[in-house]
Amino acid sequence: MLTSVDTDLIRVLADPLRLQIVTLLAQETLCTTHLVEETGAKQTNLSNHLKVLREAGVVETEPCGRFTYYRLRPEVIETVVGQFAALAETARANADSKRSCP
Amino acid sequence: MLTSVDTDLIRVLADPLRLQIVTLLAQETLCTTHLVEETGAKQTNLSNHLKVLREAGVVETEPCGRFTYYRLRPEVIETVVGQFAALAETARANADSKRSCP
DNA sequence: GGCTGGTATCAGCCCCTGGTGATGTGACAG
DNA sequence: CTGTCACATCACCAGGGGCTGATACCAGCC
Repeated sequence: MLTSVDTDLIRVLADPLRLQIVTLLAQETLCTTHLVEETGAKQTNLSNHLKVLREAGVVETEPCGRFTYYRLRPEVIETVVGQFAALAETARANADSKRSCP
Repeated sequence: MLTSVDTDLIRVLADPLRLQIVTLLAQETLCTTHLVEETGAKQTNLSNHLKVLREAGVVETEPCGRFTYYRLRPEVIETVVGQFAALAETARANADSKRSCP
């Protein structure tokens, strides 16, 4: 398969709350308390999603005393952009390819 | 929220089989029979996923006698690319923004 | 018309995953 | 040292979505 997209990474991003977290972190590095305020979600719930994002390499943690800052890693998002862009380009290039009926 | 990503669209693409379908359709317009051969999935299962992709506007159908051709719509993929690219750009621009501890 | 092959729809099962409460841990303040 | 706050982990439950078998539908062929 020429062009492939990392399904696991997309799955991580394909959750409303996680996408909201990512969008917030794209604007500012925040700690869990801020995210609780911004999203209105329970701390436990956020911690679970942050764990998923952390294990997927989407965010980095930076301890600051009792607080834990979360920072988005733009490279990961750019990876997704690159994969989908390649996919779209392939689709454009092969727009007229059609396999004949069997 | 300045930059937002269409969660529903990402969710549709965040399935291994659907992503495989999209990747195959990016290279060639195919009908269901071809997809059954390529993916090894059951026809019913594929039909379900194709319905999801159709309702999300990711693919178009083109009847051809008894066959139904599926064609990928590159615009939709490019929409995803644009949204994630904007997100990545925002993250780059605000890489040093950090909200102070409460 | 009857039959066959290509697709779509329906109903059901089952597993996965997101949400939540209780609890553990570690760091600061007093 | 003790209490409090920030955060993580665990255990559990409920809902949704993916997979499947049965079935309906439609187009061409005999």
